[in-house]
Amino acid sequence: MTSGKSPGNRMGRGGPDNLHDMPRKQEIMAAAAKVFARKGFKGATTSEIAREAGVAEGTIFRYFKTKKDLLVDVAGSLAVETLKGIMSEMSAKSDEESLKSLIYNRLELIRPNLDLVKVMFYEAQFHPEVRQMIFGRVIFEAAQMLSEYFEARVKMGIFRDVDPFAAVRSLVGAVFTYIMFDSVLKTANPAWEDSDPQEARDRRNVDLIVDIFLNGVRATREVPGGLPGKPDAGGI
Amino acid sequence: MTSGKSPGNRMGRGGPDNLHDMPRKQEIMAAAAKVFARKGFKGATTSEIAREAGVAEGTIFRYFKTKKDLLVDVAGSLAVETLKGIMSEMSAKSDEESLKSLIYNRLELIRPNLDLVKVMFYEAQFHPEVRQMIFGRVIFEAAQMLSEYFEARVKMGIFRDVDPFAAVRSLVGAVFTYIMFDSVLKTANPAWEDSDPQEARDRRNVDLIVDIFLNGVRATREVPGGLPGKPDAGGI
Amino acid sequence: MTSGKSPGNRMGRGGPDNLHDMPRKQEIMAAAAKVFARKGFKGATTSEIAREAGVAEGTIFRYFKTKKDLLVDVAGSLAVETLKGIMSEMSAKSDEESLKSLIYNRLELIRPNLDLVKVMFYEAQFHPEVRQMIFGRVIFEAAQMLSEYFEARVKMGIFRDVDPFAAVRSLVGAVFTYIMFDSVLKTANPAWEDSDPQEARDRRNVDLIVDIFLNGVRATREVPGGLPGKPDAGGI
Amino acid sequence: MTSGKSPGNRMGRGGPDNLHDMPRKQEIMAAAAKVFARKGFKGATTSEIAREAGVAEGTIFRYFKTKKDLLVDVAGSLAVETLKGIMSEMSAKSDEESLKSLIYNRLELIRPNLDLVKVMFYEAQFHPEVRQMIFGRVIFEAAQMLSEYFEARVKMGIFRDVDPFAAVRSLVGAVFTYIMFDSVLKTANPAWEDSDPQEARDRRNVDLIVDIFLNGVRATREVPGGLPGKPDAGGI
DNA sequence: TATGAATGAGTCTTCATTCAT
DNA sequence: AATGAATGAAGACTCATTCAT
Repeated sequence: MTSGKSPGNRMGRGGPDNLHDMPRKQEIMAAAAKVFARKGFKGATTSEIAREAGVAEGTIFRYFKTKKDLLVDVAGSLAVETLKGIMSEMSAKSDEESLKSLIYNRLELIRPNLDLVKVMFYEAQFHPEVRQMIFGRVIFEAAQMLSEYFEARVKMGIFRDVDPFAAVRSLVGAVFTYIMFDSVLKTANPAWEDSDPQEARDRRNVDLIVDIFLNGVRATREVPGGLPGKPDAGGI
Repeated sequence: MTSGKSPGNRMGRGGPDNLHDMPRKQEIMAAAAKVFARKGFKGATTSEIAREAGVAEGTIFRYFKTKKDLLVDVAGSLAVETLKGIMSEMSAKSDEESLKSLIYNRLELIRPNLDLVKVMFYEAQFHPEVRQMIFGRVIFEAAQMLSEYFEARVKMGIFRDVDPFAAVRSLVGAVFTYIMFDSVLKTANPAWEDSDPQEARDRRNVDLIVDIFLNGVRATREVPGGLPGKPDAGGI
Repeated sequence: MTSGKSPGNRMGRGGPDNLHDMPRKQEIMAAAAKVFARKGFKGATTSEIAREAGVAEGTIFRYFKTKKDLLVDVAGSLAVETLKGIMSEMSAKSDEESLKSLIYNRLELIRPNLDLVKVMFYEAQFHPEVRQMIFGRVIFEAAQMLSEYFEARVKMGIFRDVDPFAAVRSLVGAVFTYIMFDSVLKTANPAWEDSDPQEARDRRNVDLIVDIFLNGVRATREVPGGLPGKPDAGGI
Repeated sequence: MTSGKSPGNRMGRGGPDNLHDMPRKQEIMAAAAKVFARKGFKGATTSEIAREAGVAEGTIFRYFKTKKDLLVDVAGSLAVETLKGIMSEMSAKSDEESLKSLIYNRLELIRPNLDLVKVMFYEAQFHPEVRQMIFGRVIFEAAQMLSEYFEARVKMGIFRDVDPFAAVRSLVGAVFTYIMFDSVLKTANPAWEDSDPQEARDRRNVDLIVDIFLNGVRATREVPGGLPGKPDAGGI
């Protein structure tokens, strides 16, 4: 999300595109996202954000009344980004495939923004508006979408009749935990990462999460032999 | 940990009893813990900490060279507190009982300090000393202890022969996630809490986590019928 | 150097004329020079400097990263000022005239900044950068210039063949001493100044210093009758 | 002056002598002198002085109402010390010998305290009381004493009839300058000191100063051949 | 519209001084 | 008398925000 400059392909008339095709406001938000991720909200200075965005400090305040407004907007954009395409992935594949690919995608989306996500979770403690953006929108909305999917399966007799919202929440929680915890372990103990490559670790853990989730909720139990030998943090 | 002013155990008769029976340094750390939890590290001002501790601002600096030193010390104390008595609970009870009671205790310990814990996790991003305190000490040390417990069971043929550290990490992660996520849900949606009482929710989720963990690692599988009806966030 | 607000050369007619024609940085340095002279480095507060400069306290730090940087810059500017035009005065006049006019000029230059000079000499004890500015640049560079002048005279057979640098240092030292001591006497005993006017005292003492110096170094000795009747402090 | 602790000549019981035979007040002043010399007045903290004196911080204020009072007292003590024995040295020797040995002694006295002396000269700018101590007492009193000596020689027809006070002041100034300047050169350019040893440099310069002074004031002029080959800073 | 110099309230930190023990 | 913990005023420095150009 909010990737740097973006060369873009806009053109005026015939023009080869003005320096940045991202409107000023987007540019500032992108810069802010970067700096927030690096330094946290309080640690980020408007001067550094301006420098990163390549605008004057004062310009920021033409687009955002206060630094906090900027935070809230960035949070909102992160939320939207994270939600984007969430349903389009619940395709016609098997449950197993659907869930796994959905989760893989979220992982890919969140990991490059993980620092920013952490900052937002943290700031959510202090700023209700951020809380609303992050949890009210992303988490609950995602859970909502999945709930509907879940509910449909229940009606079809495929899933057991447990509270769909709670069930789904546990899936979301497990994934969320895995990614957070994995990052924390990496930071605390860099050796952690070498032991096995990110991608393999992801696949193993996601598979496990989905395996358990589906086993846990399916009306008819599959052969339970499939517990992989070595689950990772956040797993089970 | 670091509870308010000092409930004090002033003795009734004869005691000289100095105003606070908690030494000054403890008082300041307790106050700092409170304010850090409320406002975050940067958001906390030494002046507010001083007010909370009931001392002059300058007094803080008689005990802590810098505000950051105060943060690190609070982190250390939180770490110690969290670790305290961790093994004494791995008693002679059944695995199920041992793990459950251990987790219940951690829950009780962490929940009142949850905001502080979140702050510390966040600050760990920026301050290596805090990282060391929180992850180096608490997480890894706890995992270490549990690993040894786990390994013993493996040798006895009770648990499957999977990497003990990784297995244990998944348990710790699941608990950690549950508590974090539960708190987030409460904050974002107060109604969440009313639906069912904290204690019941805890028991249900912890039971589920332990159930899954043990089922997942036991060499001989128990009857797998036990999926409780309504798991919560972080669970499965 | 760095005199007050800005004598200004605002042109009468038509000029847009910005309030101060001295750029902000100069203004702050001028103000700092004044306050340093009045209170010493540690005694000077950034708030007083700001008030003196007619700017907000924060403004100082847009131009100087720290108060000490401000000190060093002021020292540098004092050094440059003091050096300025030092050689242009070694004209084609007689040795006697050349040296005297050079010294008169230095006297005029230094006297209004004497308090500042004293502060800089003092701070040189504690700050190597200031030491470098004051001694490395002013003293040694001036001595260097004079040394060359001296050396030339030696080669011409006019001066005795003594170490030029040492000889010159003694001249510089004598002048320096005279001015320092004279100021000290004035401060300690205001009556001192009334006894005879500054200018006359200067001339008398400088003449004496030069007289002795030249007599001391000339290969062929002049008639030694010229000892004025009443030498002053620092003189001989 | 005011040398450190003073091991004293203690003996078991019955001795008059408490741990240190320097009374507390003296000890504090000695410690303060050291720290002032090292750090300057503002740079010196009462806490460091207390540590140096081996007393509690509060103790200082039993003896000196304020830190500034301590400064003034130290200045006074320095003044007294510097003056001590000043006349006893004007013995029956020749003028040349008398003056030289007097100056040698002052040099020996001042040099170890040079940093303190510099601090006092500096602080004299800001504190009239210190000014009074240093200039009112030391300089003028010394000049007074010498003046009387000088005046006697004038009456005896040995010295020319010039203002004795002014003449003497020039001598004092020359010595003072030499020592200050020499120290400054040493600090700014350590190589300076290696070129020739302190003692030799002192002798050469003092001899020159005295030579010039006496030549300058004697009624009958000596053979003027005596200009040493290589005068130093402060000389001539 | 964009700028960036200027602002000044707010921060952490120091340290002379006080005072209960 | 001596202590040293506590104080709080004051200082250097930061930074979000404003506003004249």
